[in-house]
Amino acid sequence: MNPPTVEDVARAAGVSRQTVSNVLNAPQRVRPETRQRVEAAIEQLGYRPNRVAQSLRAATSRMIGYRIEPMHPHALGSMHDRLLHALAEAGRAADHHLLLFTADDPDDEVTNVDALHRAGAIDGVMIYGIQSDDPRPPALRQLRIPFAAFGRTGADAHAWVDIDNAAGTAAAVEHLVTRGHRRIAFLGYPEGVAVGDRRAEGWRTTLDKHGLLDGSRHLDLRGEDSLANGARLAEALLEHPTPPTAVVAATDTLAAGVLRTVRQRHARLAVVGFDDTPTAGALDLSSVRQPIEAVGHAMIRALLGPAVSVAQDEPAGQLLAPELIVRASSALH
Amino acid sequence: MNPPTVEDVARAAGVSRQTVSNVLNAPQRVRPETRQRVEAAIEQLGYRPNRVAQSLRAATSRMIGYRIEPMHPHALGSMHDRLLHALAEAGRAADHHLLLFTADDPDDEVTNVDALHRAGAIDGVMIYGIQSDDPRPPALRQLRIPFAAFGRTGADAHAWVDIDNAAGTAAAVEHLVTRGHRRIAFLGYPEGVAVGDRRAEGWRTTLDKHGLLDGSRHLDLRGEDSLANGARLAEALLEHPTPPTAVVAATDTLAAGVLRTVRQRHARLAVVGFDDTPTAGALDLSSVRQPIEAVGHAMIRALLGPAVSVAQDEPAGQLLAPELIVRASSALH
DNA sequence: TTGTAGGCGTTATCAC
DNA sequence: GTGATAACGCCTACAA
Repeated sequence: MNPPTVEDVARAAGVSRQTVSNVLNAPQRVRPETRQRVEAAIEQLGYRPNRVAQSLRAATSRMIGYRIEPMHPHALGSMHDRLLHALAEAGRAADHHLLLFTADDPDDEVTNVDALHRAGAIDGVMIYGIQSDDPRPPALRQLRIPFAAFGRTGADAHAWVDIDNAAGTAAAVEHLVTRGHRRIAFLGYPEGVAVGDRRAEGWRTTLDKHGLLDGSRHLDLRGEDSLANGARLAEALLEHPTPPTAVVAATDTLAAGVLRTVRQRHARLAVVGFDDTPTAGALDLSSVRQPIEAVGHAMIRALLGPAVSVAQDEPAGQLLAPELIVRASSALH
Repeated sequence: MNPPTVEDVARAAGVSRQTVSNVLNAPQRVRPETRQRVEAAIEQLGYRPNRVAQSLRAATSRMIGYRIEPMHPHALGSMHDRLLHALAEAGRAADHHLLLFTADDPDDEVTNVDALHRAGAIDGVMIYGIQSDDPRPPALRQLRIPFAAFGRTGADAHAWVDIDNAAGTAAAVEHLVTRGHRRIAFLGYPEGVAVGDRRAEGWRTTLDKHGLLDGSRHLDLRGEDSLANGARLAEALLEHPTPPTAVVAATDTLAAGVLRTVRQRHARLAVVGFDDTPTAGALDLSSVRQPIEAVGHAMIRALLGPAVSVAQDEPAGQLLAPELIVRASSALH
């Protein structure tokens, strides 16, 4: 009735526990015929090594913590779905699983991770949504808890994986320039948000490269990441004496707001969003897509690969290229 | 350097391991002054019971499996985000965590759950997206693996939680009838999908109740759950000799397709979707919202509450009421 | 090549 | 009230 143990297998195969263990962990040390007998017994009994016992013995849980956040009310879709699946899939190959936990804020997150880690429930943790002065990297570092981050601050004293945000908006601008646009606006987060700043930077440098920055410098608007705000900012843009003919938005949420205004006013304004959320497809919105599956694999590698990386002081960073998905919102103008 | 154990605490407090254990698990059996001494030592050393050891000892992992599926390409947003957070939050209160795993299909899911369960990594599993002849409930039942399902088949020989899908579309129809609509169409999944059938049923019975069914019976269209299909079906509806003035869609995806057609043709057609995905907000689409947080709590209760429920043959089901969110897509006509 | 012994950290049982 | 003993299932020396 209870799941079989090594003991049971050993008895069934007429050998000792250790031989069974050897068959599993050091097959070459066991005579072929004995091995086959043991393997037959394993098969027949449906034996599976008990992970908990393995963990206790090895002082390793093969579990990775991941904080699941409540969905942001304004968001059009988070990365959770895709990132979680990518991480789970990548972890599977390394025989690791994700353990989900919740937290009230970044400090609470560290507290919970620490508790989980000290309890032996997780070997390390994945963090994301890194802010400029994020308390988590230094705290985890000091607690000597292995972690990998999706995103970076700039002072990257830890393992991180990020997408090249600047390259994303740069691709958007290139695309719009190719289609003949000369005045291209940018809608983004308030300054100081690392991700937002990088996306703004890609827009700025690319315009500059084409000698279009002077004509667009006044078209750089920032604000809260909500649909309503995107709509409002779009109105402001359209009422400008020299309105833009295209907009690069830092998020699909802002871009969706722009589209709403465009449709209400029957205005002509090309729009490119960022994140390629499901909504982008529904709105026929061009958007910059993040290679989340690759991010997941890179994060697992970053966390599990160098087993001693915690002690080392060499940070391992990896930058992945996003991809522009062109749809009607930027192709019909 | 290593995390402290009971042994360390005992030494620090000048008692034996068992006394420490007693302080934690049976405080009343320990003299107050001894207890305080032990508690002080625990505090000072920052001791946390090792979960892995507890699991081994108790033959219980306090882990619940959850299959994370890749996002459906057509979907506008899955329930993963909200459901996962709800489950994690509810599980937290019961000192349980979620363990994520992947699988290729339902059969593979059962295989993986079985492996995880036999390995002692999970105590039970949450399943969702139940189909009419879903292989998972009977298989899990036979394997004696505790589980709770989000959704039901009709033959509910297991613990389930579901939202009242029929009540959702019924509310949508009531709303539209109140606003004066007489010909109300339904767009849904192909027949045979349990969820789709219930949503269709709510539409039908409510129309019937208002004596409107005869005028709308021909307005019942089914097909693949994609935006493109929603748009196509909407065109078919609009070209009908007696076109509907309103549509109830079984999903936001289909509803988004309808909206696309409506906007392209500048048609007048009220639309209500289902699921209240983030996209619904972006499109100003009225939609039926599922109380996912409540679902999460109910599922945890269903799984953890009756510790012996596996053996019992009395199924425990719970039906939760959805809520209609009214937006411009149905309010302006 | 195979078997024996001990311990990972916890807790329940049973003496004292 | 407190402490010794044993056991959960596994693995890694070590011995035979």
